[in-house]
Amino acid sequence: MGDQNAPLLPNIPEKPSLDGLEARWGARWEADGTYRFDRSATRADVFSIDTPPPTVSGSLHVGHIFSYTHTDTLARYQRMQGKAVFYPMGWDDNGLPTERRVENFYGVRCDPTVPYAEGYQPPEKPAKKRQDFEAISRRNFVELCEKLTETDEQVFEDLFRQVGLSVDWDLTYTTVSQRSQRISQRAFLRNLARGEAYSSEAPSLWDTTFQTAVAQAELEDRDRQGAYHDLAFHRADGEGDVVISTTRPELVVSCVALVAHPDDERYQSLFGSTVKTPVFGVEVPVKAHKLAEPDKGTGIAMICTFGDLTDVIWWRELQLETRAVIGKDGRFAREAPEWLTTTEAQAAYDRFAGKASGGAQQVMVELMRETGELLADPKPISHPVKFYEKGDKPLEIVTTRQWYIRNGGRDEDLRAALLERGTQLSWHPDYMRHRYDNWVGGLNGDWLISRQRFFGVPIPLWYALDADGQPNYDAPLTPAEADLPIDPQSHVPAGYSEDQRDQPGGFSGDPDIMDTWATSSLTPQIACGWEEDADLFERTYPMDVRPQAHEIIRTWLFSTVVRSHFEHDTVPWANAALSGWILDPDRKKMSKSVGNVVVPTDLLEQHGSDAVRYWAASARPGTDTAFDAGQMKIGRRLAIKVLNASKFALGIGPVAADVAVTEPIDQAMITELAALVDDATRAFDGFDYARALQRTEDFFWRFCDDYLELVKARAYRDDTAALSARAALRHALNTLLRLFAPFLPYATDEVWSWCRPEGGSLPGFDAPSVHQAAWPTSDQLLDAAGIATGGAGSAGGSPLAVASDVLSRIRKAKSDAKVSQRAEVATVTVTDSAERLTALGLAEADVLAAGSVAELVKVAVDGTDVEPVVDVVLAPVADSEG
RNA sequence: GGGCGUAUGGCUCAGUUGGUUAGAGCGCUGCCUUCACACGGCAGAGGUCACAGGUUCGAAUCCUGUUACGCCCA
Repeated sequence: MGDQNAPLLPNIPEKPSLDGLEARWGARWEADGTYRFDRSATRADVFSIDTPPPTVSGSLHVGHIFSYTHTDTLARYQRMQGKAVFYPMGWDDNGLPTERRVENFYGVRCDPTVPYAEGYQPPEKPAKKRQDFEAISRRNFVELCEKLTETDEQVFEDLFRQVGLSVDWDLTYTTVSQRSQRISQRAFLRNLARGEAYSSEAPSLWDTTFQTAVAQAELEDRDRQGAYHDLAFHRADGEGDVVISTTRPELVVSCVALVAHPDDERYQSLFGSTVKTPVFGVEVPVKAHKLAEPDKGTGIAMICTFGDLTDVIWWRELQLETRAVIGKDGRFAREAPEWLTTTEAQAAYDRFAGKASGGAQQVMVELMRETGELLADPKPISHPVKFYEKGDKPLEIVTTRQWYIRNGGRDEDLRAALLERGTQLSWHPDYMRHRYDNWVGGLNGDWLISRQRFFGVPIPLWYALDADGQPNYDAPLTPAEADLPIDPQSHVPAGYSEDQRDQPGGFSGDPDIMDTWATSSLTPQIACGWEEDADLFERTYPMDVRPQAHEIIRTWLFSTVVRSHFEHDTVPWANAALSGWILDPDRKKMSKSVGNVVVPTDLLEQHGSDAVRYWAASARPGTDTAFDAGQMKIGRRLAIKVLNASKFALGIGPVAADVAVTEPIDQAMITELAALVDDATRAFDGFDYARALQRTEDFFWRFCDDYLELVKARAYRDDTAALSARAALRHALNTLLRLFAPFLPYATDEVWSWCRPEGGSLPGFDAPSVHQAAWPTSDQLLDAAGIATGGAGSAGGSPLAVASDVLSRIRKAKSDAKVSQRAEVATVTVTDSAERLTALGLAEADVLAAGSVAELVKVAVDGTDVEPVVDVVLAPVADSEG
């Protein structure tokens, strides 16, 4: 083919393979800066992604690959659309999960009273039991946290690179870095200055294991065995007993009232009177409140401070006394409380003083059996109990001072404003917006952000101490923003000196840290450089999309909206893209405790990254998906097919850039492809990567099975018809590679590189990488192929469709006859409408060649509702074996 | 109890605003070692689209109700 001015393609391997593509192209993309963010782009030309920072202290699982691949396909699409994609990765190394991992990994625990040890080395062999862990200082503990997260982060980065995420690794951030701490503290101080953050001493849900308060968003109901105990309270007027049923008889000592529904006939006469508690004989009032449930137990309940959240409501609304006895360690106070005035009551209390609630309950039951005030054997029930989602013991309610950020839970105007923010977001899929609405609508308190833990962002405040050493919580001492980040335990507020720390007339640092969500709710501000890099912030914020899992709409998504609402008076992003979960093949949620977790690195090794990506990208947005290795095999087959079909299409022979696609069947293929481009583009614009993939794949298989087979023989020839086929093949290949690039980044870039030999490139392959090529458009495709827009579609069916149909029937005839597909056919008789026969005629030579057919007979029939009939007569076989 | 979602051949799922005989892959069966591909190709069997009503010339698709499963919340 000496007349063709196209380069030879020496890089096409004899036997194309997926093996090793990840390492080769991963290194190449890194070296070439293929995914580097172009900071010179203006906001309109930027697509910015608020990537979820994974908790690096957790283990890798397939869910990581799954949802991050979804985002990556969107990023690659937007990049090909010409956007400067701002795609940072973050690591969430902040907070309790890291603490737990460090404790277990090294066998240590943090004790703030222990002094710092220079050059501390953790135990060689970590202790197995928590109580045997070595106690170390806060500073040593934080150092171990930083050390371990660093290695954990490397493991995650390696995985994400292997998956082929097109993140710009130069933009990586961590949530506990000095910069993140500065941003987090700055945002908090601004909330404080505007009155959006406040501290309050109030009953709070408390986890006794972790010794910290927890927020509403971290609660979890779990069914636990319990028992109803029927207890006798005694009317103060001596007119008999009042029976209540309770699952927590040990709280009788904390009882401050009884309560029944105001309409409950049975207790009308009791309202306003008093009763005496069993065992302790403490006199408490009987109250009416609509939250009392007449159907539950005896319809009258005891109010304790505090057994559950309803007790808190009653306590507040009925203005009851506080008689708290359970401490932060979950144990009953060692000293008998002062409201037990009789020696009998104090003696009874001493029998369970210092016990946890389980033990105390046993003692209380014994006590009441002795006095006869337990009226029946306890009746076992199963009931929901509130737990911290990471905890193992039921939550207690303890009165403590805590910091809150307003979130609409106690303010209807703010709630309405935040609901309005939800409507300003585009949700993908759209129905996910209900979860946001439900959660915001159901909030019953502000957001508790302080945590009594060690590793995290400190609350950046001090409190002045009065002459008695009592802190003034109403006017906290704040640092200057320029001094952030600060640690109030080591830094000193302006106007004080270190020797005044914790001294009367001096100051005291807030001992708490902020909840992880209080920092990760600021990922847009952290990633975009709020108040750190005004130029970057200008170009990237508000961001284009927040991708995340649907179960943290209530936490991460919502809290991010709250912060952005306060700080910037806007939603933090235009779109929220929700991914589903990975389920195991039995459709159960994968979890480590069940032992059904699949290690992602093994998967990538076994199937190849493109194959695993294919599986992930096949799942529709928001849909939970069963883990399916079979789907990965299909993906692998597809990627290999891309390599092989490309090798074939490119190997047939060269064709000049300006050769038009002239043969009707070639034009029909290009026209169909142009429609696919439009379809895939629409799908991607709607964040529906799965549809784009499915449509592209569907076209590609038909392209290989039918079109390639049909034009094969002609394309090998050396005439204008051959050039039409070659031009069509090159356009199709070029377009299909770009359509597949977001899904199969390795295979497609491998093929793309074949088209760019030393010293030149095939027409249409100018971009150095397919990932820097422009997303195709139907107009450009048709124009490049020399096809008039809208002109190639004919009402009678396209030549490609009719020819494919006939070819398929020829195959079936051969298959039925159990002969090779290469077997010769004497005659094919097609009986069909004149219109379709005309279309077939335009592809007749290709059909004859592809089917090894000697003669094609066309029989036209009249009418519009014609059923095509294809008769195939095989040629006699010379060397008959039966 | 409230909200949301799902229900299509043995399995995993498509089905774009309702339109003629409901599609794909896996698995299964048969054939083909055809010069891009055996990590392959071709073909075949297999479904009353959860159930009951309704709207419509026409419903997997729209409406109502029921059932089952899942998730979120109370």
